[in-house]
Amino acid sequence: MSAGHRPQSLSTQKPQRDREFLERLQDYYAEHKVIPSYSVLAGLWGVSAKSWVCACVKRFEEAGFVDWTPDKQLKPGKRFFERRIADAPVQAGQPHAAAADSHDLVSSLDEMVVRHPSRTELIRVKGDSMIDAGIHEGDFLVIERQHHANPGEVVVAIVDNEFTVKYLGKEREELVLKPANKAYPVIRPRGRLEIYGVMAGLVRRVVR
Amino acid sequence: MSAGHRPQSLSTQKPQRDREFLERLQDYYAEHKVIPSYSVLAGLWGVSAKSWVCACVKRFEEAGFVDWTPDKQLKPGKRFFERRIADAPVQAGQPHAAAADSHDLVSSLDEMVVRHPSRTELIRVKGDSMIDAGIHEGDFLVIERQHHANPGEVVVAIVDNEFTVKYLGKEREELVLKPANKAYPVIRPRGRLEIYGVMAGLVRRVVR
DNA sequence: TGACAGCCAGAACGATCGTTCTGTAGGGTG
DNA sequence: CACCCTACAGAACGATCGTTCTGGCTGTCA
Repeated sequence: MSAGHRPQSLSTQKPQRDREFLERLQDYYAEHKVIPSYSVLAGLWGVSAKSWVCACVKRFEEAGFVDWTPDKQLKPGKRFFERRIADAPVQAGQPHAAAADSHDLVSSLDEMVVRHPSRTELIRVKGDSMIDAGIHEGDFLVIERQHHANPGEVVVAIVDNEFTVKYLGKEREELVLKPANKAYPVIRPRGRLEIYGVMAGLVRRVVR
Repeated sequence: MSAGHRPQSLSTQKPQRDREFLERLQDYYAEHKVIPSYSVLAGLWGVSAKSWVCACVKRFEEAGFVDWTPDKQLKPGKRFFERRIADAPVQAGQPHAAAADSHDLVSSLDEMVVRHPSRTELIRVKGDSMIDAGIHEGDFLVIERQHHANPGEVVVAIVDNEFTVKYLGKEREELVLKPANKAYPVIRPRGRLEIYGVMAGLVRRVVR
C-alpha cells in the first residue's frame, strides 16, 4: 500500500458488488485454502471478463485485503482474515451498522491462540475435573509442549499412563495437581511429576 | 486418494528429503498463505529442476498432504495443516513416541470452528452470567450471524442496546433469555426479541 | 566390476496465466 | 436529446505455468 492512502472501508463509495465479491473469494479460500486464478474468480463471481477481475483485485489490494508474494503471486493480505470482535454497546435504531464501525479486528483464530506451531498440540478434554475453570468435557485444550511449568498454570500431566488436566500447585516444596472441582481430590504424585505441556488456550465447537 | 492405498507416513521409505521439503512448503504457506508455483518451490528447496518438484508433489498428493481444486490448482490437502489431538492413553517408557502414533489429527482451528467465514464474528464475553455453561469473562465467542435460533441454543441477543449472551428458552410460546448462573434472572423481553447470532464455538486464550 | 536404482538437471511442449486495450449497454444528469 | 460515467464483455499479448522426456551422476549391492 502506497503512502498517503488510508485503508478503504470497501463498504462505502466502492463499486457496489465489491463487498460481495470479496466475501465469495473469502469463502472460496476457506474451502480450498488457495487463491484461485482470475478466470476461476470470474466464474465464481458470475462475470465473464478477466479484465474486470483484474480491476477488482487492484481495488482489493489498495484496501489491504490481498497482497503479493515476493514472486508476484496473489495472496491474502493483512485484512483478508480479519474477523470482527464485537464488544461495543450498540446504538439504538441501527445496531448493526453502528456496531460495524466500533469493532476490533483479529486475523485468524490460529494466530490468536497458537504462538509456536511446532510445539503446539490439542488435547480433547475428558471428564469434568476442571469444570470450575470452564474446561468442559469435549473441549479442545491448546497446549504447548514443555516439561516445566509454574504453579498456578493449567498443565497436562501424565499420571498412570494417561493424560490429566489440572492446575499445577505447590505444597511444602512439592508439586501437586489440583482439580477445579470439589468432587475430586488433589493428586500428590510420588516421585517425579511428569508434565507434558501447559495450557495455552481452549477451543470449543458447538455441534449444530 | 485412490483405493488400495494406505496413507504413507512420509517419514519412512520415502525419498529422504521429502520431509524437509514438506516442512519448507508448510513454512512458506504459513508465511504467505498460498502454495507457490513449481519454479518458486524449486528455489525454496534448493533444487533447479521443476521436474523434480513435480515428482515430489505427486508423492505429497499420494500421502494426502496436498490436493487439487476442481480447477486443477494445487492446494493444501487434508493432512497439510494437521495438528495432533492427544487423547489416547500413553504407554509407559516412551510416552511421547507412543502417543504420536495414536493421535487423531485436526487441520486448523479456524476450520474446526468457523463454517461460514463471511457470517462469522467474534464477541468478547463480559460478565459471568453464563459461567455454568463454561463461558467465562474474556472468552471469545464464535458466533454465526442470523436472526433466528432454536430454544436450547446459546444466542447473542441485543437487549438495551447491548450484546448479551444467554441460552434461548421458551416459556408459554414466548422466547426468553436464560442465564447459566443462578445469581441472574431470566430475561423476558417485551416485544420482539432481537437475535444477533448463534454461538458456534468458543475460543479462550491464556495469557502467559 | 558391472548392473541398477535413486536423485536430480535441463530442455521442450502446449496450456493457462495476468495484463492491457478497445468496445458497449444502461442509467443518471443537464 | 447529447453527454458522461459506471460496470462489465471480449480479444489479444507475452510471460509463466505444469508436464514429459532424455540423460548424467552417485551410490549400493552382488
